[in-house]
Amino acid sequence: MTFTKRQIEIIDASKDLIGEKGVQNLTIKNLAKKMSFSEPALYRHFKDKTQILKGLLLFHREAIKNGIFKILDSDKNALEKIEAVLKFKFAHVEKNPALVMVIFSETSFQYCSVLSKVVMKILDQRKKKIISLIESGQNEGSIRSDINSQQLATIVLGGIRTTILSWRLSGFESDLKDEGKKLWETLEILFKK
Amino acid sequence: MTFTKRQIEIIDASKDLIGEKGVQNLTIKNLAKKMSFSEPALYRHFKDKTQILKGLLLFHREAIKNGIFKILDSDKNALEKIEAVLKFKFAHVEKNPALVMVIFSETSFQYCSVLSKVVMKILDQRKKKIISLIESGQNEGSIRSDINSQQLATIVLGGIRTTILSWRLSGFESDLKDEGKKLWETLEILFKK
DNA sequence: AGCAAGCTAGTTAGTGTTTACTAACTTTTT
DNA sequence: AAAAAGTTAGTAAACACTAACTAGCTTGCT
Repeated sequence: MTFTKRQIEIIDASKDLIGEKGVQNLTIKNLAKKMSFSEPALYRHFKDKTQILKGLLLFHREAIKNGIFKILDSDKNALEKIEAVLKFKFAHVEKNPALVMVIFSETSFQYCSVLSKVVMKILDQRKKKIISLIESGQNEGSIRSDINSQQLATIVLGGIRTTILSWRLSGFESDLKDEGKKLWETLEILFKK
Repeated sequence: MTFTKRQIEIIDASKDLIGEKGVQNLTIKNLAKKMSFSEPALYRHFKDKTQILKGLLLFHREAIKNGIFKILDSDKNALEKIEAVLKFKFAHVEKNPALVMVIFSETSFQYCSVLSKVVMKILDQRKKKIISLIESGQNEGSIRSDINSQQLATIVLGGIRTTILSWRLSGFESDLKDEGKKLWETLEILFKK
């Protein structure tokens, strides 16, 4: 999927609107106002509102994918890779608070089949990546093997999610990177052999 | 806060509507249809829609509180209590899928100050309870003390949340109680001294 | 006991706002 | 000249909510 310059501008404006006041703040009217042109103009670039949200999800998945790919491709060991992934993740989220809103909205999207499919795919891929990382850690001996990789992945993902949620509910006031670091220190102790 | 019979009926119908198709399925129109009376009749029992949602949250918090209170009041040790809390939680959620939708909707509620306050309070109390449980476990020696209670609580809450989310995204098809049990087994290994 | 007053819980009919989206036309770019 | 990207004006549907009215029950007064 590839986007025009205008489409990316629209996706960006959508991200800002959601970041400001949540998903329900993303209306065609607000979006047009933010882009400083009329509402119908939006429909020259996206078929409908759902496609805009889909675009937002896909566009950022691409960005995150690239960041993570570099980490996975490096010559660190599995534990170090997990640490780097966490670090990257928290930094990215801190820079793009709106993304959290969107990802945390699985619930809102569940009954829009187009969007729920996209969100589910993102969550699923993320989980698979973590699981395979953990497994290679178990193979190379840096991660304990007495707990299966699926369960350890649940712990990692849960830790990330809860940490981000706390940050959001605190009104983005706590230092997310710092909380992320603490989380990693905990996971490191728990996961090491 | 106390509710009349009719109010409880309305809260129950709201729960069902949300359970069927998410929070955005809770409209005055749908609610009136489900109750088989007219829309304005609802306003005889609740000032506005927000109060209905608030009622839903408070009503069930009370139910959960009572269940957990019994567990905390028993003479089990801390680890056993945590296990019991997890078991209770997963069973309750399995019986009331709609509740998950509501609790998972922090995002949707964030910009409605009445509801966001209620949700935050619920999440906060839950976290505090887990923390104090973990601390007493650390004091009595059944839980490792090399990681602080706050971090361990993050792991517990994250694990619960991720497990429930997976269950929801699977379309409620996986066996939640079973997944909950697996989670507990993992936590037990990780937490024991 | 009889009865008017008032309350509770419902009704019908309707309002004003917001929503996503469209038809038809114009301007700008290529 | 034609396509791309914008405009104005408007629609239909959904939304939460209100005004005004009423059936039926309870209460207090004589």
